[in-house]
Amino acid sequence: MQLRMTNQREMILRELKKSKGHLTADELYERVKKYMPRISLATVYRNLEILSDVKMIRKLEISGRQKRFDSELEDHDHIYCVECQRIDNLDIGQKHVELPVGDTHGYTITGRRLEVTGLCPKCQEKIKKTSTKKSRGVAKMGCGSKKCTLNDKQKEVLEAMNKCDGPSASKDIAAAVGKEAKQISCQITALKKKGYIDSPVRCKYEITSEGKTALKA
Amino acid sequence: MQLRMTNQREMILRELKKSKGHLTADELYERVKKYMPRISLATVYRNLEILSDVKMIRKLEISGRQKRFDSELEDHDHIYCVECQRIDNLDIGQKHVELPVGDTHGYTITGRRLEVTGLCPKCQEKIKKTSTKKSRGVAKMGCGSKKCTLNDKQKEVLEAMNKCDGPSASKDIAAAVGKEAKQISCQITALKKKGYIDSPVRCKYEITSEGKTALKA
DNA sequence: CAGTAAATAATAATCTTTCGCAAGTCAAGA
DNA sequence: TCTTGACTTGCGAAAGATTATTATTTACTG
Repeated sequence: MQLRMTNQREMILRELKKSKGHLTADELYERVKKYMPRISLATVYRNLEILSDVKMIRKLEISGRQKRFDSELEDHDHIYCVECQRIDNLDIGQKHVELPVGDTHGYTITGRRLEVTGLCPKCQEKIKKTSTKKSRGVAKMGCGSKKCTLNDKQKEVLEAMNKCDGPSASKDIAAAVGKEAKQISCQITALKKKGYIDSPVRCKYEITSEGKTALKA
Repeated sequence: MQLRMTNQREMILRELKKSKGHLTADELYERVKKYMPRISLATVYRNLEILSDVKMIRKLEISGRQKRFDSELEDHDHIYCVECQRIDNLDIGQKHVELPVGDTHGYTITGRRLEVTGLCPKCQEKIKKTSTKKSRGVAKMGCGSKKCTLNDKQKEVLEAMNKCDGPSASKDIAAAVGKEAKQISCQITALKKKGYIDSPVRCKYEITSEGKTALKA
């Protein structure tokens, strides 16, 4: 087998280099398509695979559903944002990580990879703006059933429901707010407990008059 | 929102604990199915998601196509075998990794994860036996298309195909061999290149006469 | 410059994960 | 006890990501 430098392959390599790394196959596909509208996604995948086999690029197997590829071959680690999935390089060298010696379960070590997770500057900003507090701790104790303060998310949901005229399904509300349905349904539950919304039909919700007055306040 | 401990959920949790971690959703599904034949794969996925949301289990976002889940919550890292994908725990504590301070690109760090790759003891053995040289360096110089040595996996696949009378799909072969379809299809491709099997119909494969003679040898 | 192996486009297939929905289950209230 | 609403489940189907197939084109070799 021998490699050929086809136009497609060259373009893929060029775009990956240009972007300074960390693209997924289909991001790359979109970029390359601007220059070669007829290129196929499979070609991008195939070439990324081949190029990383021959070590002209590197496959990053970091978290997330899609594989990402990096044009930089030198050893470096990554930091990535838990909010927006942005990925940046990290330049701590091998020297900062002491590999274990005794407790490797008999493995022969061939490499290591350090992933640091965090919040990127932009997402820190975003959260500062929206901040009251994070509503992530979902389960186990009731969500403060009597406290009638609305948090930002709840207010947002309630506003969306106010605009709807009839009873609407939680997924429609989620769509209107532009958030994940899972998160919304939790808010819906909370709002219902507070009496701001009502469920005239199973799985359909409607804002109550209390809800409307609460919104004005 | 409040969680209920249903039988299914309990069973999933129990099996995950029993296995000492690192199972994929469908491995877990297979195990749970022994006790609850009617459980659905979606239920397994749903519960793994929920349980990790409430931090009763941990989602490992390590490399590989499938997500894996861990019943151990304590912070620990992993070592995994590049050959057989087996995963073991690694007990170097946080203390051995110095996090970078100055060059975090403005990120607020929330966590870190170290993955060590290597060869597990079993695979070291295997390679010692099969050793002529690794056939991984695919490109640039010919891949010796004429070298007709079969590795163990290929032999196994070929034998399974020999037992089938008609053309069979790769997933059927995988089932016969009792391995992951993904790994098998790779072997099938290799066998096809060597001329030991043939694909008379799209996605169906059949052993050739060359394949049969190679098996006897 | 022709012959050939490698690469491509297009599409189908595959694998993994998630979603939608109807039906089931359970706890709390009427 | 009966009802209700929230939480779950099973099932089937959809979605998302990647890979395989196959006829055709293309880059390199001789």
